[in-house]
Amino acid sequence: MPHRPVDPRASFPALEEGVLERWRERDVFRESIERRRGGPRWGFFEGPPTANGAPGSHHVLARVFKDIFPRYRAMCGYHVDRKGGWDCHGLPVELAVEKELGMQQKADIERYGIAEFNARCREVVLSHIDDWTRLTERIGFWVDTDDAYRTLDTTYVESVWWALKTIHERGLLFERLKVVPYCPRCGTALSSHELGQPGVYQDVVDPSAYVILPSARGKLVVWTTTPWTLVSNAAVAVDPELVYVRTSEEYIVAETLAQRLFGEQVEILERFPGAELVGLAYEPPFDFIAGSEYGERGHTVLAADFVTAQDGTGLVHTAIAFGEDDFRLGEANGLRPINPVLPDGTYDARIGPWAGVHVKAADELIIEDLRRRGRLLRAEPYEHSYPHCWRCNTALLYYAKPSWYIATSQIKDRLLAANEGISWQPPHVKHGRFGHWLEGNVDWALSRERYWGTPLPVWRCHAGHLHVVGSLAELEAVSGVALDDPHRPFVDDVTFACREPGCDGLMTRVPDVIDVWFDSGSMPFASYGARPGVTDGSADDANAEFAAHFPADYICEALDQTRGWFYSMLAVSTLLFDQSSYRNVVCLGLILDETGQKMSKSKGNIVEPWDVLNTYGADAFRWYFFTSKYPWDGYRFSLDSLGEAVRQFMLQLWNTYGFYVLYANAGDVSPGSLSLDRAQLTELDRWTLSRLNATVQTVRAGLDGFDATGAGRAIAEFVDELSNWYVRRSRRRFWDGEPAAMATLHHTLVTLAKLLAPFTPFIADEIYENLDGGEPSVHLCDFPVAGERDSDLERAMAVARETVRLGLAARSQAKIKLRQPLHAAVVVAAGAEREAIERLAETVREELNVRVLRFVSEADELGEVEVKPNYRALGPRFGKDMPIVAAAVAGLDAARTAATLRDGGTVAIGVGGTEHALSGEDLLVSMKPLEGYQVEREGSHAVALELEIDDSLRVEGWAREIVHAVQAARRAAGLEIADRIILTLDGDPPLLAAAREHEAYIAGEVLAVEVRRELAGAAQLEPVRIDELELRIDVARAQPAA
RNA sequence: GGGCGAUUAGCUCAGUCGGUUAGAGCGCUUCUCUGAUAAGGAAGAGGUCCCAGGUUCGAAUCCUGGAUCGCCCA
Repeated sequence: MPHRPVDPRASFPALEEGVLERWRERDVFRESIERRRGGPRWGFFEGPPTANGAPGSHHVLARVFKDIFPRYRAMCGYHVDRKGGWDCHGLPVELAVEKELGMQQKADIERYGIAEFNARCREVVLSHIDDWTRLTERIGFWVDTDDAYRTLDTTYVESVWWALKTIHERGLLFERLKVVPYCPRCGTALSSHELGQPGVYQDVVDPSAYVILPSARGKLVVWTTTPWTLVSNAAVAVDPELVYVRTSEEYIVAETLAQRLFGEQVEILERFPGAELVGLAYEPPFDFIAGSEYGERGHTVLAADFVTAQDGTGLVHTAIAFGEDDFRLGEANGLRPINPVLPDGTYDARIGPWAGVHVKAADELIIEDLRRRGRLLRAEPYEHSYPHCWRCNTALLYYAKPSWYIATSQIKDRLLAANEGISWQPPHVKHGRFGHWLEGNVDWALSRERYWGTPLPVWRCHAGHLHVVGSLAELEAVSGVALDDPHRPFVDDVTFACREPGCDGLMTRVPDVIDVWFDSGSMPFASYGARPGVTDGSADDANAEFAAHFPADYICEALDQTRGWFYSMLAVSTLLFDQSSYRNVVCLGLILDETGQKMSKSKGNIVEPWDVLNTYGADAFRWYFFTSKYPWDGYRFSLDSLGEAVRQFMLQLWNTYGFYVLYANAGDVSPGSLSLDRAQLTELDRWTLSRLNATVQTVRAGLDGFDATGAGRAIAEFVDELSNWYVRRSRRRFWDGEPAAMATLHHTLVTLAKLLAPFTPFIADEIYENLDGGEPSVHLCDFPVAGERDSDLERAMAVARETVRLGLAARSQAKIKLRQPLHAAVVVAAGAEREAIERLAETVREELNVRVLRFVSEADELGEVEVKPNYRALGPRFGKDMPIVAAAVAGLDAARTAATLRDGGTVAIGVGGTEHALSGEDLLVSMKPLEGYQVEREGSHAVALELEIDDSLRVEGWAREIVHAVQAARRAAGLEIADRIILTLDGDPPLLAAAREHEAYIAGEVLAVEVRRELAGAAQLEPVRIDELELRIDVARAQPAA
């Protein structure tokens, strides 16, 4: 047998396991790269997942999109290295360990011991890598996990240190006091990237307070949604341009807000611009901190540009340390940020009665105290969106802290310029979400007061001299200490003498670690341990690797990475190399459940990837993601929707493949004996090959443009045409093992396998392996190149199929079974359409089961013609005169016009006194059916059936019914398709007579070597009824010829 | 509050340069075909193309405003 038999009920998951085994045995992934070594490079960078949890379906989405384009490029001859990677550092890992060890706060970690804590972090983050690797292999994501980079590796950390040292040398690394979102539980500031994590902003109800601040001018009223900041009120901000009023009760507020605050009856004593209030001293809400401690202008009214009269009072409570606007205002007015809140979120000793109270818990106490002292105008709950820690869900505080920054805002123009060179999918992200984000760039808050991360390589002496270390070798050179592990706490102990002339200080490390996004953003060089520009020989190999792979042609991540990895990749590369580290990026949307809800563990609506893989397999999973939608729009995902993808596409493909193998084996047709000899090919063969070439073109164009969806859908459409037109129309030729048909289908299936290899790598390889197998795997083949197309034939076939569709509809309307032959189908068509149908007349005739196809050019016989304007053609020409044109066309003699146009002539109409000639392009000719005919029409052609059934047709119809019944009997008897039978018939004489008349036909159809009549024991057999007549059938397997 | 995107049949989705009868698949009803198929074919039911204005001879498509949903910011 030339091919392994194909099981029509094959289990795809089991089949895929077999293919995986073959890939492992033949080392196909490695080979697929090795074969292309020397070809042009095409680069992919893996955005490293944090492997501290099991991967979910959304990870599968990302990973299959990361897979498809590199696979495609490799098949196109590119050398595509694919280095895996793991993001190892960071708060998520620390949090998992804290939870495991039952820790509540930072101090617990210090008590436990940083060395032990970090050791546990290392274990935890590596513990899920096996899960990830297993899933990665199972879904067919080809990425080198053996040689994956890990952000915790010493060489990786050293590269990151090199990057920071370089940035420092360019004067872009600095420490500054700044108001940052701060998590009191984690004890660290969060970066703007972290604020971009899902779930950070939540709608919460906080107490808001209108607070009275007495002054010489009247009672200032301020509004705040963070009452806990009132203890460090330093000033009140007003808009100098805005109009303020003093009410009869001495309250001072913005004019536009007075009625909302005090009712419509409010009595206004005085109106004045905010500028008049500037400099006014007032009594602070609390006197824990004296105005003078803030500075000269403490507890006075200041002019500001951020005050609005949208809500509140138009006077803004300002606490320098607790808001970004506040802090800037303080800087501009010489006010010091005084922060009475400890790192754990409680007040310090300065806030006497509430010292040790958590600030959020103090809100109500503070409001109550104000009320008691008559300083509260009003308090009410206020719902707003407020940021929370992305991992521990604690409400963040805005809080002035010393932090280390990278001055990315200084290279904003370069970031924008680099973005111009990136191609985004979908395109609107480039100048939309991502471009806007870049335009609003603020400096990168880099430092984290945490433990499990890349240590900030900054050493500082008491005099403030800095030394930024770029490698462990450098650290050893200055300190004499050779470290193996650059992590905390070991690196914390390394000190050395300050080298600044005249300074006798001791250099100690600034204890912070850095933002993990800087780690992952450094992967283009750090994944190789590169330190570009370092020429002492220590990094030569790594630097060469980096140079060979930078920048990547392709990256792909979820859309939420615009503020995450997409940004850090761009920022780090622009800082260091003044260019983007990637050329093309595909963004992926969210995976929702079938009701459109976001999948989350808490809702319990997660679809586990292994469930999908074990039920439908990886190819189905991949195919669904590639073709059901454009990926950035997100998915409504469920096991059911995936099942549809399997039925619609994979089974259709599988059965077409199975069909070929069945008859290739039955006819012992080996692939080597096949050739696509054009002389032998039928029109249908050539049509299929032309359509195949068209599909190759579409797929290549799609994948070149990172459009897997359009490319995949084109393949699905072609597989449908192949299965439901080519194979269906060609079945008989396969029964006979006709070489041209065999060669056409074989070539088509093998080409399809190659086209599908990047999409569904398992089934593609299975088909290739069984049908061709010239290479150890389809993934080592070259991607198909489109051959010639025959556009005329493709158009002709489209017309023929349309004709068949009309004819079948006419049959259905007349309620005449397809098995019943009819004498003629009358086809109305002219010109190219008629030629097309005539060219494929045999196909049309067989499909419609009619003896002859008759053509009429004049539609009169079947219906009345109608002539309508072709708006698409005439609209641009006549513009607003179109209604006149339409009226003029309606006035034409339809039959004569149609005849004229058919002969290539033109007709004239008058519009606005001018004659215009209209050609066949300008008018649409269609038909109205006449009564009494079974006619189906569409556009300019129509099909009518002659419904009269004479004896000859009836008997032929019976013969076909008999064949149908015998086939059913064969199947019921469990015979193989190639088994020869001895057929015995008995029953009503007319049927037996029909059988006799068409005996050769029947015997040929049912593979009967002998047809007998008069069946012994016939009475016991259940008869088949045909047109009220009975037939009894017996089939027996004939002995195979010796 | 701002940015970006979406809204088309019961469901999942197409719909090109604006062209007058808006499509497919699934599901449903009826019929049919089967020498590969879990399939195929035909007919039927199913639409306020989110709403309102505007531009235009003509709008699902372009513009403005609004609604709803999602994401991202604040």
